[in-house]
Amino acid sequence: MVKANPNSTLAFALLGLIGQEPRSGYDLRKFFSSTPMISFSDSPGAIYPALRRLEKRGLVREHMEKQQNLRRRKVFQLTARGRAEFRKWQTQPVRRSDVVRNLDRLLLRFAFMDQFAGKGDALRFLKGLHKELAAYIPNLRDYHRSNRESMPQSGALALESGIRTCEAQLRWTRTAMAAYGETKGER
Amino acid sequence: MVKANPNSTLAFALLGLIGQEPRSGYDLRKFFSSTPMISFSDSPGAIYPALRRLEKRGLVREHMEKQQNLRRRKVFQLTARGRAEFRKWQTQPVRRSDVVRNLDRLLLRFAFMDQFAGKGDALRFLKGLHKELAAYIPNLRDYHRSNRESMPQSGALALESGIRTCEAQLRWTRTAMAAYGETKGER
DNA sequence: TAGTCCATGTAAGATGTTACATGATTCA
DNA sequence: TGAATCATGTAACATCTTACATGGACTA
Repeated sequence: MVKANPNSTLAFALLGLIGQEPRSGYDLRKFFSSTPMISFSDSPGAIYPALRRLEKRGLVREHMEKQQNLRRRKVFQLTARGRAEFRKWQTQPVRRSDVVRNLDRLLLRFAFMDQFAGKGDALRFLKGLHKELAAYIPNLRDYHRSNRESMPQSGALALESGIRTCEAQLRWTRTAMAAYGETKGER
Repeated sequence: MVKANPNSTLAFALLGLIGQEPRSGYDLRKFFSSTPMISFSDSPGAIYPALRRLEKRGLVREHMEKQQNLRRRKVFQLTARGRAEFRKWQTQPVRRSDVVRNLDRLLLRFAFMDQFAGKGDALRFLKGLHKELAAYIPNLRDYHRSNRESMPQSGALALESGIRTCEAQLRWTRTAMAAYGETKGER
């Protein structure tokens, strides 16, 4: 039984962007370095090997683009399988552990929702995220209340920063649900 | 010329906690799994090797604690060098790239501020963070304004989530500065 | 005596970082 | 001709993940 490796966060970011339009490794590097997706590394040592792996797994297909003058580019596009795998990852239930440890990854899932899934999936996602955040925040508050006295001030403040971030996320999910409510139509 | 490897985020989290009181690998794992520092991995495969590396670098010292009954524990404590290295990392200037790519790491730096540095350092840190956040947010807003039309709705919403998170952080820095203002005394 | 918690570890493997390398084309 | 930008890559290295392994002590 061969167990397939799950794709990394970077791998999904690449798949999502390639799903918007065919892109080369260089395009992807530039995108990461010049947009709010700058939180991803634009290092060639991360991106080119990652693209190679995606190709080996059959999630993207590459073809040479020979332009006049400019140097040849390797342009990648999604395969049907790549699209399906992204969608599957994207539409899985929101787990508590993701909220606690990988909020960024969850937001990445959402960012490409319109592209691969539908309005129903987006709303399901937001509902799930809302539920998990709403359940987690009281835990953080309780911890804060019980331990504030025994924690250094900077520690308590850092915790408060985390709580506020979660609360901001929670408020955002409501805005986002409202925004989807105004849009009509599945897809 | 030997170039020392910088410590990982996990390594600094371990140093910070060991700096509060001597702790074993098991203590640290439990701390990660049962407090808001749950965003760190409590995997033994990450923690025990990391502790070993810290010891090799002379940042912690281990000694066996033989209790009656219970199994022997290896308890780690900070060395002077470990303390100095943490402090140096903690008090370095807040860089834009940290704000953009490693906000969590910055908060970790702050969380242990009282322990290793002083009130002056904490305030300097908060000022630096405030400055960088205040400079970065307009960039995000501009990008949002210019590209909203051409982005899928979910993409634009995800970006808005990021902007709001930054804004929440910015507000927090002001609260934190005020809190330190009320405390008196360096250290 | 079986399960749970205490406690520490290793092995294999994937991924990412940093630094280095190379070559084409455009433009001053 | 030299610098900048386009464009793709590799090599060495460190770190982390997942899974496995082990064994003592307590308790139902």
